[in-house]
Amino acid sequence: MTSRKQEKFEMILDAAEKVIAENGFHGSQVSKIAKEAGVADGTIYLYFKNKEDILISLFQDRLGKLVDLFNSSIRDTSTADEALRKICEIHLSQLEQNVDLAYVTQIELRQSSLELRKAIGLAVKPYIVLIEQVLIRGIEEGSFRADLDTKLTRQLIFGALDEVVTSWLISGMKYSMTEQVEHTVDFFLRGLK
Amino acid sequence: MTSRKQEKFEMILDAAEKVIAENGFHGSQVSKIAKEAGVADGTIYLYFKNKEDILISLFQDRLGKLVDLFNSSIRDTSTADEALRKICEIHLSQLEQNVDLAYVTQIELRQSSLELRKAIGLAVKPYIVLIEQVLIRGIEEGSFRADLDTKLTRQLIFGALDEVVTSWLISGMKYSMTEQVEHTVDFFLRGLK
Amino acid sequence: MTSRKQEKFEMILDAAEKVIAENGFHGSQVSKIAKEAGVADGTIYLYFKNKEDILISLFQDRLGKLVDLFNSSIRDTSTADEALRKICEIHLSQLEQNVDLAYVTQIELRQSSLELRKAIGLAVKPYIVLIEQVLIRGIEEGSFRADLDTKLTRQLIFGALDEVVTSWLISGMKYSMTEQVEHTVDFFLRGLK
Amino acid sequence: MTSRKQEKFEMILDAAEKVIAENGFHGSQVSKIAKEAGVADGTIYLYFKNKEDILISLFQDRLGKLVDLFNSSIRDTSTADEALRKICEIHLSQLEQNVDLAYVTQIELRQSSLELRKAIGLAVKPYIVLIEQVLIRGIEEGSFRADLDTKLTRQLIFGALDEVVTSWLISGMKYSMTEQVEHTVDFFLRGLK
DNA sequence: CATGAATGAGCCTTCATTCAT
DNA sequence: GATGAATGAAGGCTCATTCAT
Repeated sequence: MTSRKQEKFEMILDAAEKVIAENGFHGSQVSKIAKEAGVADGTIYLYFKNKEDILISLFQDRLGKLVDLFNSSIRDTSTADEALRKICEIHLSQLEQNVDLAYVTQIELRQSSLELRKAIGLAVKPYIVLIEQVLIRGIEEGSFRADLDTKLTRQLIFGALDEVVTSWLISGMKYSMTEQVEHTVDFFLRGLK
Repeated sequence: MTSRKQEKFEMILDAAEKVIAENGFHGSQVSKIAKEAGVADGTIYLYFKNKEDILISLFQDRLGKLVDLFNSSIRDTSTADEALRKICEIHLSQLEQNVDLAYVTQIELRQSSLELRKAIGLAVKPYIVLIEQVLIRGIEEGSFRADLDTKLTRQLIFGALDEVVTSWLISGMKYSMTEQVEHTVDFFLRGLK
Repeated sequence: MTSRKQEKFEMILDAAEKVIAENGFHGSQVSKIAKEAGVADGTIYLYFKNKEDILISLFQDRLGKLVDLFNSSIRDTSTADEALRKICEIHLSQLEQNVDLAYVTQIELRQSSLELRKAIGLAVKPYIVLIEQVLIRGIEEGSFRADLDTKLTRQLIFGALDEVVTSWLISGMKYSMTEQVEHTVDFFLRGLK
Repeated sequence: MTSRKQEKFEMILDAAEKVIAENGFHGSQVSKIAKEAGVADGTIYLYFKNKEDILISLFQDRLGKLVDLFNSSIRDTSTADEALRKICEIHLSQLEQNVDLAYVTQIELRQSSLELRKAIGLAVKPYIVLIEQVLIRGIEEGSFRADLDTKLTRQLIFGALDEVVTSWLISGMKYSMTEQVEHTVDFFLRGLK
């Protein structure tokens, strides 16, 4: 019963992702998402409060899964250096492998109301915190500088990675982001030491 | 005649900046901008092709002035290190001193159509290139690593700075960005060496 | 079996009255009535043809009980004057004592479709006829003028009483309608003589 | 210029009256009113705040004209009796001659939200007050009883007249209301003496 | 050059009713 | 008999742009 509800919930999210990727944020009407999901317009509102709620849920769901992936990957690392490398690797490779997701999160969802952007900000926070935890771990390990401003630095790292993905998309995905992991990690680690 | 045209052109841009800062992107109708500028709605269309053209022009004008400021400031520097420091200083201090401008460029103008965002991307390009030129200069001076991927690194630096400003705005401008210049430059320079 | 059906039928009517009094006509969805009655949405349709049928039934049921009350009260009167006084007394006191009912019949149910209003008109008819019977009785008793247009006068009396209740509700029930019975009856009786 | 605005304002009100009379309250979409008035949908909103505002304005305009008519007619009367007779005459004859208006005010506009009904109540108030002024004049002239409750009696008279018109409409306008003036006035005057 | 009244396309959401379980 | 998830039609309002004056 609950699994059936969950199932339809995800069907609608999948449909929303596809529709937004194909039609852009402003071209994605609720009716289009409903059609893609194979349900009636009204059904959408049994699972989501309103259109904005679909978008927020989409972002939370996708980002939540990524953060889970980050967490489990980092657990197996023996040094903060390795953990940071994992973060960069996953961040860039995951979005490279999910172009629809990358397009929706980097380009389309940002064209939204302030309200929605705040909700998205909340969903991103756990990831930013995760980065900071790695920084703290590095300091404790004695591997990173003790005088780092961890709150500032987590922003520098997140912003840099975020821009790499956006630029890659806008350029038309003409190159491989995976190849950029090494240089990116290198830049960060030198900055941290 | 032309100077009169130029005058009204800038009046409209000033009005647009003020209206967007006060009402947000979605609350900024052409009629509101016209009223703020003291002209009729139709007059707007004697100076701009359409609404998008106002926004693009606004971004180009403001960013153009910033790039001029960057260029002249860098001209007087004796090392690439100093030039990069100047860039960070100006980037953060200028936007800290022009909250309206910061708000409009970092938050509001990003809620726009893909079309507009591409145009904004073009306007940002000269600034990104400027950063790259400093990187090249540093390599030539022997101050920065020769194996830097300058195209990647310029993105890392721009993205990091961009995120610092956005976070500062979203946090409610509770702290001073100027105080963050030192740590930020430090992080970059270590990454570059 | 039938009594069980009757029981649930009345539970739904009671729920409808309460929901309409609390939420107004336009705020009274079938689902809300079902919830208040403690049954599923679909169950409503086992007892009523459609939503309109609930409202008509509600009106008929409540008015029917009132008309019964009118009839039994009038039966015990010895003159037409006394009968008319009884009518006014019951009309105003009953609605004063049942604010929910008054609100629903005078304000909310009138915001309905023509279809529904016609059905309501039919339900009111017996009451109007009752008034006319008292008028005829008065003429036969020689107490009222013989030249009365009974069909017109029954409307004048009903309309006047109806307006008294509506005004009382709209004014916020700041005074007692019972205190107005005397003057009202007085006005009618003089008009009838 | 202002007269042109006034002209279009009235064109829209005329269109609204016609559309509502033909299609009923719930069948009167803004687009239908716009089409009937020969303007674009959006134009409606240059003259009215929203759909409700059209209806309120319609009621105010029509009732305002009626109240003007009442006032000027009463001015020429020499006794309160004559004034009351004028009120009944105009009330019934005007609505008999304007079936569309009668239908809209007595039937359709009452199927509206509480908000709208309150606004309508305000528009009716001046007319109710006018009736009361005649009552007071009658008392002062020594023609009506001094112990009349004028606030109650004005409601009785208004409610009675209102019901006469509604009944006439619902019955299918099968008889003449003008013929009922005499009996109606007679009933009222006896009640007042 | 400037005006501003007029245009009209476009979309989210509600809720009475149904029907498979 | 009872359930409640699913349906899908329907409409008020905004606002960028035009064009007659």
